[in-house]
Amino acid sequence: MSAPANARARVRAQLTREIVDAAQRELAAVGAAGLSLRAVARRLDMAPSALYRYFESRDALLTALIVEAYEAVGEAAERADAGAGPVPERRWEAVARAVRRWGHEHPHEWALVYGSPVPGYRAPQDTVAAALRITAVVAGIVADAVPPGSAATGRLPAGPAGLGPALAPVAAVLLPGRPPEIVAGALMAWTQLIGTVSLELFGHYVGATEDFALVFDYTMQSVAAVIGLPTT
Amino acid sequence: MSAPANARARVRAQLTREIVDAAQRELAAVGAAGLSLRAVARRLDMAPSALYRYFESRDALLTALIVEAYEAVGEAAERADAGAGPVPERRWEAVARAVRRWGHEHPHEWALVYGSPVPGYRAPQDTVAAALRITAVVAGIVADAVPPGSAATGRLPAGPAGLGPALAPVAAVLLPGRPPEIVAGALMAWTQLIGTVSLELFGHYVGATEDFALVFDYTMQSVAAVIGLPTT
DNA sequence: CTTGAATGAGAACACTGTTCGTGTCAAGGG
DNA sequence: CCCTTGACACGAACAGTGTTCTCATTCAAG
Repeated sequence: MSAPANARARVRAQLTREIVDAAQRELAAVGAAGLSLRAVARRLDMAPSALYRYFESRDALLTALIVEAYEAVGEAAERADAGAGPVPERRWEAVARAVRRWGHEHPHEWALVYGSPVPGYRAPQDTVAAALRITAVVAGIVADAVPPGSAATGRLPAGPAGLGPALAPVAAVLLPGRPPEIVAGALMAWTQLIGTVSLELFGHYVGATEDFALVFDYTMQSVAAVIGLPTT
Repeated sequence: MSAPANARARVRAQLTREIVDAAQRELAAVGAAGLSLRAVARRLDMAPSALYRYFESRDALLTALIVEAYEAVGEAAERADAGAGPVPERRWEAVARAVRRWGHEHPHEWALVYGSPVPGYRAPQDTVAAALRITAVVAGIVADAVPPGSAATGRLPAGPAGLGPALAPVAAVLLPGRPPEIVAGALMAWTQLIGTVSLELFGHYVGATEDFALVFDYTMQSVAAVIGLPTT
C-alpha cells in the first residue's frame, strides 16, 4: 500500500497487481474451480513458472482474490450505508440490497468468498481482516440504533443466562455494552442476509418464487423489524 | 431401486453402489475439490477408464454424491422430526439440531450440497427431488402449526400486496392456503437454518463466540417464535 | 566495474479427466 | 451344442494441470 522505495519494487508491485487483475478476469469467466494458473500466465504472455515469483502457489493467488472480493463487497455495503440517510431501517435495507446486487454482479467472487472453502482450509490471518468490513457495517447500523446500556427492543425472546458470555468475543469488538439479544440479533441478521443471497445464487430457490427481489425485500424488512431497528 | 431382472443387471447395480460408496469415502477424506476419479478407481482396484461404464463423467459421479447427501440430510431431519413429539416448536428445534449435527459429521458432503456449485451449473432434474426432502420437513412443521385458512400468527410484519403471488409456486407445493407471511416465514426459517450451519462450517463465525451450540439453539428458538410456532 | 540478487524462460515430473482400440467372457439364439 | 453379440475391463494415449528444477539475463547496489 505504501509507496515502494526502489524502482525494482515499483514494477514488481505493478506486475503483482496485473496478475491479480488477470486472475480476476479469469475468475469471472470460468469460476474458482476452473481457474488455471497457466491460463492466467497466458493472459499475461508469461511462462507459468514466472508467476511463482509473485505467488507461492495457486492457493495463494486464490487467497489474494478472496481478500479482493471481501474488500469489494465491504465497500459496496459501506457506500450503500453512507448514502442511505439516518434511519436505521432504511440503512439496513439499502445495505442488504447493495450486497445482493454485488452478489448478482459477481457470482463467482461470491462463491469464492461465501461458498465452500477451496483449499483444505482457509488462510485466516489474511482474510479475516477484510471479512470484518461488511460485518462492521451491519454492526454499525445496530450500534447506532441501540446505544450501549439500553434494553433489548426487538421482538426476540429473552435469551438464556449463558448467551451473554457465549457472545462476549464478538460483542466486545462490534457491539460493546449491548444486551446479548441485540448481539445475537445482529448475528442473525447478517446470517440471514448472507444466507439468502448465497442460497439464491447457488440455485436453491429455483422454482420457488416468481419475483425473488420482492421476497428478498420483505425478508430483510422482517429481519429489521424482528431485531428492532427503528423505522424513523 | 426396483429389483433388476437378469443377473447381469444385478451385479452392475451392485458395482455401481460400490463405486458410489468408494467415492463417498474419498469425498469424506479429501473433499469435493480433491475428489479424483482415478483415486476412486484405485480404491476399487479398477482401471480409471472402467468407471466410465457406470458414470459418464466425473461430474455425473459428483451428481450422484449430491443426491446421496440430500437424501441423507433429509432423512436425518425426518427422523428427528418423527421422534420429537407433537409440539411444533420442539419439532423445529429437534430438526434444526439434527441438521446441524449432520453437517458437523459430514462437512464435505455439506459443502458439496450447500456450498458453491462445483461444475458450471448443476444438473437440476436429478437433485431437486432429493433436495425437496428437507424442505418438506420444515414446511410440514409449519403446515401442522398453522392450518389452511388461518391468519398469520407470528411476529412478522404484514407483507406487501405482491407477496402472495410472488410466493405462489412454493406455496402451492408446500403450504397451500396459508397466508403469504407464513410461507415467507417458513422460507426464512429454512434459510436461517441452512445459512447458519453453512457459515459455521465454512469458518465465518471463527472467533465470534465461545459456545456456538448455545447461540445456535437461541437462534433457532428465536426463528420459531418469530414465525409463530406454538410452544405447546 | 563487478558482484549478487531478482527475474523470466524452458524443460521436466507427477498428476488429472477423458477417449479409443483391443482382448475377454458370459448370456442367448440358431 | 456352437456361435454370435453385447457388455465389460484394461492399457495406452492425449491434452491439460500445479509445481519444481536449472539456466540465462538483467538490473541495482557496493
